[in-house]
Amino acid sequence: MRVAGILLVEDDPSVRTALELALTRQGHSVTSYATGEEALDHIRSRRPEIAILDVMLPGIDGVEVCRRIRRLDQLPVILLTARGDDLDVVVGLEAGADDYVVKPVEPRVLDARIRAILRRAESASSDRISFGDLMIDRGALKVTLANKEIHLTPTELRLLLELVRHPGQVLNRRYLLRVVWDHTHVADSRLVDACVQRVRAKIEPRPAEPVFIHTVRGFGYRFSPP
Amino acid sequence: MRVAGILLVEDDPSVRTALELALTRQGHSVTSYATGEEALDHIRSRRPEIAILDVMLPGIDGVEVCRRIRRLDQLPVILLTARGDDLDVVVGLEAGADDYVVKPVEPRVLDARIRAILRRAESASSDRISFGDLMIDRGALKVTLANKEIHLTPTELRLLLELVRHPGQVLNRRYLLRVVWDHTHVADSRLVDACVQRVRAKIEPRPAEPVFIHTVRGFGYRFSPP
DNA sequence: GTGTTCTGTCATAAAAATGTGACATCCCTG
DNA sequence: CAGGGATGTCACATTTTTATGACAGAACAC
Repeated sequence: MRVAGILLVEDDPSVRTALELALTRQGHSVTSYATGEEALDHIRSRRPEIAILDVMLPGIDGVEVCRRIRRLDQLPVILLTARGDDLDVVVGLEAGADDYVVKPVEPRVLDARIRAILRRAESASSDRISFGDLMIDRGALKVTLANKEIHLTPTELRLLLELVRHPGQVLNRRYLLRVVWDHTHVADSRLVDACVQRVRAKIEPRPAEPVFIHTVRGFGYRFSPP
Repeated sequence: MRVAGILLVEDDPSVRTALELALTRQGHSVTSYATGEEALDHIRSRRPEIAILDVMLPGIDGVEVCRRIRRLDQLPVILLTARGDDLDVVVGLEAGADDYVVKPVEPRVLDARIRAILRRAESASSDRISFGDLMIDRGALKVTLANKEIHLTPTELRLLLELVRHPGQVLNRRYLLRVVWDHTHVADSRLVDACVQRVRAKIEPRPAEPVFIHTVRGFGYRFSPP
């Protein structure tokens, strides 16, 4: 279970490897770099969800990397500091860091911080709702599956949103036709079915055995997360 | 974790209690009143960060409360309306409301709106904002791309600012027409499209494959930085 | 007033979404 | 297991939506 795409910047190879291993074990997907320059170079293409930066780095230091990330993006940042480093917390906060962690850090603690920040970042953004791998952002009108954006057409999206608005409820075809389409449509057609199939083809890992949109024979369809 | 001090005005006790509970759960601190008079009496001493007003209130209605709040303060206001008409929306916007929510409302949606508005209020206090190469100076009303100044006409600038005020959110044409232009009645027009094209021509490196202003077919446009 | 910039509208082109129906397949019932 | 109704699948013509560029009137500055 992938939890988050993490960008890790740490120059000490042993610490880097250890953190990478620990975070991977927790289910995250980690990309790591030894220097801030490399990280900044790749940040756009990797699109991580959170960055963990050591403060003491050769070249550009962690605080500066944080500042530059913030200039690009709303990406959450955790700064790592060695115990005893005379870190100016204020400077870090001004640079836009979301949290501080003092090394050596227990993996489970770091993981908890990561999850807390992601949760905060998620709920702070628009109204999103997730069901396992499937995330639906009602403000951005975006649907992602395992962090990959899925393109849904307007009708498909309206249908999915309608189903999702009533999780666990069976919605019949007549209702869906009325709400998702206009009442101008004939009651009997394969229209709803066809649209459900199209949505399934896009969001179901195995459309033949759907885990999100279930057929309820004789009645309609039900959205219920796995 | 306290997120925001909320002033809630809602006359229906059951709705009031429910919202109060939900918002408290989301981490907000809520003070609620049944009438606009009470709320206005206490607004100075309580110093809330945002007000949520039901439109239908005995005595002074929500829109009027909003208007009076605005006379005192920059306090952000969300109006709650029963599922209903557009007429209210126009009047409410004129009264200075920041957002509308139609009852019944899902707590997570309301929470997201609250956070969005607070964030907006916060980011509005800073004059400059950058998205990658694109920098927008709201104080000087200047836009630069890779440090080169871009000339935008007044309408183009208002459109861009409106999109930028809601980063990541899809804004539909009707809304944009209402806010950027004054068209409250014109339902169908390609005006927004044309203006979007003009802005794209100026700020997008390759207007045919925009990285800032994205078309969301069937819904509207979304500003999301690269 | 004159020239310039800005705006809204339109025609047309291009792209995308949608509805339809024929047929396949599934699943319940007897 | 056979029959029949319900649902799944698919191709494709049609419709809808958006992009684009030209243009004319409006607004504006000088």
